[in-house]
Amino acid sequence: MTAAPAEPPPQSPRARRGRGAAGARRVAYDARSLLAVAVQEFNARGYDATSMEDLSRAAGITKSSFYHHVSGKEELLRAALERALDGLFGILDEPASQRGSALGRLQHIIGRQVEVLTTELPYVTLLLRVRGNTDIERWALARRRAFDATLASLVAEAVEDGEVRAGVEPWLAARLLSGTVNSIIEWCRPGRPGSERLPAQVVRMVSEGIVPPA
Amino acid sequence: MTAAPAEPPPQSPRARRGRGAAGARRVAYDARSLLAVAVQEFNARGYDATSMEDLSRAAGITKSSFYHHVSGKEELLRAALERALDGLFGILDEPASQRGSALGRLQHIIGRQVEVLTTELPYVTLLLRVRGNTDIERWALARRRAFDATLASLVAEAVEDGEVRAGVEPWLAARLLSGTVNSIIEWCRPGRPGSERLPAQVVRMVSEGIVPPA
DNA sequence: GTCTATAAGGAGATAGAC
DNA sequence: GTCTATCTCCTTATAGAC
Repeated sequence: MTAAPAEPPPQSPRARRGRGAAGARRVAYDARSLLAVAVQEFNARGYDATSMEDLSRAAGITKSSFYHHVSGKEELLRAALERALDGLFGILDEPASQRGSALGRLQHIIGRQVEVLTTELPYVTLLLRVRGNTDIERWALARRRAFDATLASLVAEAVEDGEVRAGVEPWLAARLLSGTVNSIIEWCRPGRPGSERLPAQVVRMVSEGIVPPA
Repeated sequence: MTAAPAEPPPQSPRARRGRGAAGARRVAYDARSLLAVAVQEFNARGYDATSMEDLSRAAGITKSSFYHHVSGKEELLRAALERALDGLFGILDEPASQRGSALGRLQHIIGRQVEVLTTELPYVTLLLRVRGNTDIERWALARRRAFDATLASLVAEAVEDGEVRAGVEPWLAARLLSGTVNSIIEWCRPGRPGSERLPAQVVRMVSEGIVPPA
């Protein structure tokens, strides 16, 4: 879309001769900062619709220069998906995800999932749009399914323990929970004031719904 | 993916000389049946990742023959998005969407939205994945936003009327509601037994949540 | 209506100068 | 590290025979 770099300087700013089309001054890129640029472009247009030319233009360098830093388009996708999945699975390793009642653990995970979605927004956004066209994408989809399966079994446990309203089908509830939480990426803007209250609000909404108790 | 036609005969079956790679017998295609084939392929791999060669192979004919029936890739997308949006906006014209309490109207629309998502699944799925890369896609996104805005104002009205639990922020609730309903496309399979109960289950889940009243 | 053949352009990726 | 130039393959789309 734009020719200006979309990312702040990754290292110490250093004057450069080259200029982007918008005249922006650029600094030394590394693989990590270019990944951030790439993921933003992938999310803006979709992975398949984004060319390496698009990425290099967004970084303010030529396609060849871009290839000097990264090995290819799919490697960028792999690194981004790995980062998103590491963030999500890290939640399951937390003590609060493993101790206490099933409902309590579920609520903790949901709240933390909202936080991770917020802090790792571009990477998780990319993950949630993967279609399974390549081995990398299928690997990411399989890991996502494993994460969702963990949540589903937790919901089932909460139902068995009678901590959940009667008539809730575990399978359906788990899918709607995941869907609700994941849908945040469609409108979430981390910088927005009050966003630190979002996890608690989401947990309360999925727990109590919107209708006042009779 | 497969060379066999993905759609039942659109008109009276008639023996043909040509065979697909799988040896399947084909019948007369028209623009509507080819649209169904195309949308299925678009959803399987993503619109941008699906080539006209992929589409024609899925229909069991060559690319040139495919072009004899449809004017181009983007025209297929336009027709599909139009069908999805017509289904959604049709809900708002129903009497039950315009009469009664704000909460009642909201619950009716949500239930009907689940139904439309189910009956028009492939078309709505495509709609919900549009990124805004072309004029057609931006038009579809704008119409989607208009639909969501209608729901949001209805939530706000329900909050003003005191029909909704205290502490619910209209803006957030509306987005989570839409996200929950739309997430159904990720796992919904219309033929599955018990799917006719889905609309009511979703309405109850977003209304009452999963935790039993204290 | 379907086919083979092909045009015209864009994609990912590389070579080699500076 | 960045550039220009280029390779090769794949894309959308069309021409014209049958």
